[in-house]
Amino acid sequence: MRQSEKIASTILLIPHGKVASYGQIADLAGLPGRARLVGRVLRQAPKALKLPWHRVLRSSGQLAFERLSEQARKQSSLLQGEGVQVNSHRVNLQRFQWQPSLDDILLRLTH
DNA sequence: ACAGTGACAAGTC
DNA sequence: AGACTTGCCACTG
Repeated sequence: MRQSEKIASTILLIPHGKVASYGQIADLAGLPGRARLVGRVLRQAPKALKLPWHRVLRSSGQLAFERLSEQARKQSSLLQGEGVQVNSHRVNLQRFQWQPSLDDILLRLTH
């Protein structure tokens, strides 16, 4: 399995109403330290994969896109649409960060 | 071959 | 809080 596939399948596990950081996704995909690769995969991923790209944020909780950008507005809108509050370009990770369950981890090991 | 560029992150000051 | 540095490495010209 290629790196990009590991990353994509991990992103697909982020639950509705929760968010994850780039570094967190890289770690869960078994690629620690490769946060930038996550960003690249999201940029290049075919739309058909339907990745929940809006649920991936920076480790600070900030959106990765520039403030006021079209994409940032879209991302905020999608997040708020599923109950994730976005205050001035940022999400409170204490409340909304995905905490993978043991089942989520085991699922990855057996696939 | 090589240098610049990222949807990043952690450390330092 | 913010700016800057270093590590990361696939991709591009």
